[in-house]
Amino acid sequence: MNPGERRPTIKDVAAAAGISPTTVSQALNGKGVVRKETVELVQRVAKEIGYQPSALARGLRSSSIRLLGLVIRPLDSLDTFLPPGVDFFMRLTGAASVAALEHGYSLMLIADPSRPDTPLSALATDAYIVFEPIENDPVLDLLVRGQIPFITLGEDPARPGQFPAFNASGAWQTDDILSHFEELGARRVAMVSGTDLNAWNHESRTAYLSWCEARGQQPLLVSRSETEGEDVGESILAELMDSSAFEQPDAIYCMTGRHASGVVEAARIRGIRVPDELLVAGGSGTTQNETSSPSITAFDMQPEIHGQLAVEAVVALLEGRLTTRRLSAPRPKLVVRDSTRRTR
Amino acid sequence: MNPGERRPTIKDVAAAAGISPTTVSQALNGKGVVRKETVELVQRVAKEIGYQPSALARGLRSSSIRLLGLVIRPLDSLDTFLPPGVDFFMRLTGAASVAALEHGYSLMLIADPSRPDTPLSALATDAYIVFEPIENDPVLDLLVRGQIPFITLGEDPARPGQFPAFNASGAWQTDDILSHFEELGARRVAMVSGTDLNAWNHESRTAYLSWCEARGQQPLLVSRSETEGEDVGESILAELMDSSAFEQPDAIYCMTGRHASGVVEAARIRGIRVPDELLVAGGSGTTQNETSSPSITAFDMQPEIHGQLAVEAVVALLEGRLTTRRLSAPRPKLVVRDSTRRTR
DNA sequence: GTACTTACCCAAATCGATTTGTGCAAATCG
DNA sequence: CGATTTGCACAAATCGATTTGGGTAAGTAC
Repeated sequence: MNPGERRPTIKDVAAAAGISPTTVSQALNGKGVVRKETVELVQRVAKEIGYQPSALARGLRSSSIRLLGLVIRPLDSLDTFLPPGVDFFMRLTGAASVAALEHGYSLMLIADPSRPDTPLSALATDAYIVFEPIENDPVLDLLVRGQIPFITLGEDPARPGQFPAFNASGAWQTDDILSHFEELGARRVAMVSGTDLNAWNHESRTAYLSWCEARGQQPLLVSRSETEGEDVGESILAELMDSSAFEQPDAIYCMTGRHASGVVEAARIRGIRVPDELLVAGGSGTTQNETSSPSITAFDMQPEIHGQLAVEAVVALLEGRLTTRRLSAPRPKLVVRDSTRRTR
Repeated sequence: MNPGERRPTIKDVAAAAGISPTTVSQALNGKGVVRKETVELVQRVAKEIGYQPSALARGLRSSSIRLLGLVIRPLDSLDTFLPPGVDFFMRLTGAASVAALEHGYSLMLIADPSRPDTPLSALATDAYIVFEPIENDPVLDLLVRGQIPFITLGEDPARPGQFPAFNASGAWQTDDILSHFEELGARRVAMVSGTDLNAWNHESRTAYLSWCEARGQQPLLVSRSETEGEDVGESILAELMDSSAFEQPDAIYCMTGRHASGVVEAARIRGIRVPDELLVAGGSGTTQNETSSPSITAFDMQPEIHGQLAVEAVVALLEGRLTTRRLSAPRPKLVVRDSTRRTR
């Protein structure tokens, strides 16, 4: 059971059973033609000496250990993987892990694999899922070079149509929230976007600008880094409300849920009543938005569904079943809450 | 660049450079004695033909691809990896992933690796972290058999001291919450525990029972499965409040944060005032508990710290630096909120 | 009795890297 | 000038499995 602390190999089994490694392999995998008694003998001996096949050796031949990598680009630009109050990424990761398991893969979360100190395992994957790549993303370059298949959630804004990708939902969301604001009688809508150069931000801004243009309205677009949290609320209000250069907004769409929370809180402190004087909504909703008071209208981005779809797509890609590069993600649902619900 | 769609190997580089694979390997890794010009030649050629060493082949020799596995047992007993409103596991996973990356490993989340359909990669890990193993956990048996090193967070209740483990914090928490209730004048405290057979539940119940005994109080202990959410609140109250067989509690400690939320909501519906008539606190706090109204007293389990410590311990184990089997986790902090704050 | 199956088992090649030990030429030493 | 060292490169072994292509003996056919 314990010959020098070394893990028993197929050779050890063969020696113990008095037969060749070939037959052991075939017996254990039911491949060749092996006598029933031999199979039983091998199984018994294998169990006795505690044999476990090496996944690496096996993987070397089959060139697959059924491992998927997930890169969440916004997390790389943050300085932490754990932005407080943001559960989107975790839910995505969890859902993707489960979906992967259901397809016989496991999934690991990787920080930028193009970094030089990236662990060996990051390159032993069968395929990658890249969430919201940035413009000309070096991660995609690495994967192309290493001939590792991948799909993206949201396209590389500089390389549309080049790789299999799910559409971002920024345009949809922007359209929906602007209509919602309009229905409530908002006349002047501001947008607060993030600073990452990804498809979601890009799409949303474009949709907003063309909406403004269609209405002959002057755009009121400010940016705050995704790394910053609720505490930029006041700074956003200051920029939007305190200038005499333009008409003040009566509705604000913050793409980041935490920014929305910050704005609502800052408004409360300033004595601006939400929703009566100012409508506020978030793009990517957080748990906070649901339970804060007032609760904040935001989109349910359905990270679980995205995680699952992404895994299914990448598995299809691996199995040669993926026929299109344009994959479609479900349209996020606007969840109306107190911050855009007229009290009378 | 593209000889038949096959990934270039070290042999291809050698052939292209007109030298032997040995020298290529040594040149790229700076190992043997290789002329400077040869090194440069090799590097140039390797880049030209897009050579990326195979992590699997390398791993086969070094028997490590620097990959860690994380098994969260409570998730296996749930029927989903994504219990709504529970962010503890996700935060733990995220923190562990980051910590792993900092040590040059990557980390994957695995469902029970003792299942027969477990992906190959689950057995290609260098080591495992097992969170809250159950009694005589088969996962631990598998790891022992496969000679895969591991640590646990919370001991296997049936095998204390046998494997390197962080202590569970159930006893600490129970002590703290009971003292807190006592200070507030509670005279009759009930406990609602989960049903998983892990150290945390075990410890907490034991601590509660001995506290009751020390005070000559009859224990008031009920259980609800961790899989059930807020909706069991009423059923818990029914069991605790509607019996004439014992004195009704004036404080309830729900080990699961969602159960605490459910109890508070059910109390509101019944017209029982929290905290004035009934104190409620949660063991493992969720985001909901922070933002609900009334907000709910609960422990901050500090999953980030646990995730990080676990990774550091397992890395130490791999490097032979782990000298003890009794690892200590930080004591969770009780966060007092509305549900146990006397209004007068 | 020779030819042909059938049933079983195995030696060797293979996957793609690293490592060990050897060989050879030029440089240095005594 | 012969002996030894040094610098450089490489053939072969190795990691632990799977797969290919035999090979042998017993059984069957005619």
